[in-house]
Amino acid sequence: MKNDLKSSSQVSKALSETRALILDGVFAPGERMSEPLLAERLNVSRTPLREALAVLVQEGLVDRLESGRCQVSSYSTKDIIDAIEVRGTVEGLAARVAAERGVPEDMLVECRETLAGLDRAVGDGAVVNFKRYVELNAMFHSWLSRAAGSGIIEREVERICRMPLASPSAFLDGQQNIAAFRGSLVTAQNQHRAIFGAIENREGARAEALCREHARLAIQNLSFVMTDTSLARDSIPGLSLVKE
Amino acid sequence: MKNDLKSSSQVSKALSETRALILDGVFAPGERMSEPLLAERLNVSRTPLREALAVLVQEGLVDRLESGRCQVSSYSTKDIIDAIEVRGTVEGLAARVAAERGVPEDMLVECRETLAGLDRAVGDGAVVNFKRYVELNAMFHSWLSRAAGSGIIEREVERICRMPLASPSAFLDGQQNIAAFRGSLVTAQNQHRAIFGAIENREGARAEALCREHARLAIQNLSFVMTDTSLARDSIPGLSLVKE
DNA sequence: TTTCGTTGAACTGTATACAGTTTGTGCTAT
DNA sequence: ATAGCACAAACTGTATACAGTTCAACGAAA
Repeated sequence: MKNDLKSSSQVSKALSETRALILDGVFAPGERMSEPLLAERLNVSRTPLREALAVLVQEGLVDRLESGRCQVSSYSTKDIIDAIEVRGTVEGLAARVAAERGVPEDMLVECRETLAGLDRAVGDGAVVNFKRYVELNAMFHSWLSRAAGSGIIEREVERICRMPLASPSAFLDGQQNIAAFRGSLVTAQNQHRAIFGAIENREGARAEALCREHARLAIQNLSFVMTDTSLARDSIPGLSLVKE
Repeated sequence: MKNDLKSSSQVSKALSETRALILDGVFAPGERMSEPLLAERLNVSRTPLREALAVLVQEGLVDRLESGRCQVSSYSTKDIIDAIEVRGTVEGLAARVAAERGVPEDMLVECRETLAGLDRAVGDGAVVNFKRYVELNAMFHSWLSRAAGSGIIEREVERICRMPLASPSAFLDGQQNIAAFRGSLVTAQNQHRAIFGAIENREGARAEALCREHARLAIQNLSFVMTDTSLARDSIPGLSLVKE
């Protein structure tokens, strides 16, 4: 993300640590947050903490009450579905524009390498190098956001990905033991290749449609996670924010 | 906007006044902003001003340099085109979802009234009630963002509309004397009716396509404004941020 | 004349103090 | 027992002070 503050500052410390507390479910949705208490907990004064909280409000992890107090946000499953749908739509725009305007050769090369790596990580679907897959998947989606050659589009993709559970990596971590998940990786990687092929061949409408369908795979995974109670739900960051 | 702070606070004062200074071109793009100087100018202390500046950074009106200083953002014409394209895309998503999920009868009634008012404001295209048109146009687009029944989609539409010149009203104010503009209002209002009809008839794909095309009318107006040098350019808020 | 280094002014990041407001608790009156 | 009130603790919004950093202007050396 481009707008990062210096990572050494108290603001970024307060930001990342508070974000982690929320995403890991240490703070429950709806819980009020006291600035003095949280500041003391993080060894930070109120000034940078307040700045961090303002960012978290923008990100949608924190709600601001009329009184000025902050409380941890709460989302419905439908909210998450909508957020993923938005992501698919904006990624689709990125893909279409990339196809229509064309992508420089060196960027195409870069993506081909990522795709080859993803192929190796997926294998035949039985054995999967999960950690590597997660890493390369993030690289592919980052490439996609840049492929349109538009700083504005890139920024909007990145922004929506910061919504809890909307990012392309949201359901990957900690799910390596579920057979259904491993299977979905094969499908996902086929879609990656198809999206790239469409962009390469300047097929804008196809690239866009594929991106949307690709995002719907994430919606499927969400439904799976929400219905299967046997899952270690706290292994997925942000899932604790979902009520209903 | 939902996340407004109490409008009596120093933060919102600093926010709206600084935003106005930038949009009205008092500060030129690229100009550095000194917190102490600006704070004194606005009769506000640095604390609320810094909070306001952080919001403006999020909105994209202000850039933060490595050193921490703030400078007024600068956009290319292409950036604005992309931002409008993003708006059209997300509004298109809203329209499609509204069509697919259906819209409650009372919301349909509400929109029919807005459309009837727009008809009256446009007339036959020769004489136009501009002020009323601007008002009702904003109402139509606000309705559209809510029609999907999704708080997430609504929020994303509103967010992108805050980008300078990306909002549906950006090119309306102060252009009542240009004949070409008056003509485009007839087209725009036809599109409004078509979008509503598609949503009413549950034609999702059509509603989406129409929204995108509707946004492209704004892109046309942007090109017009950028090429026609005889225009009073400072009558359009935010246009001063566009370089190239 | 140009480049580099130095120095001081100005700025940002942070902590903290204080005023006004909200909030929760316990007590009183019904 | 319940509703309402009053009070005290806690919290937010804001101003301000201070330390460390950046920046710009000026002067010296090449």
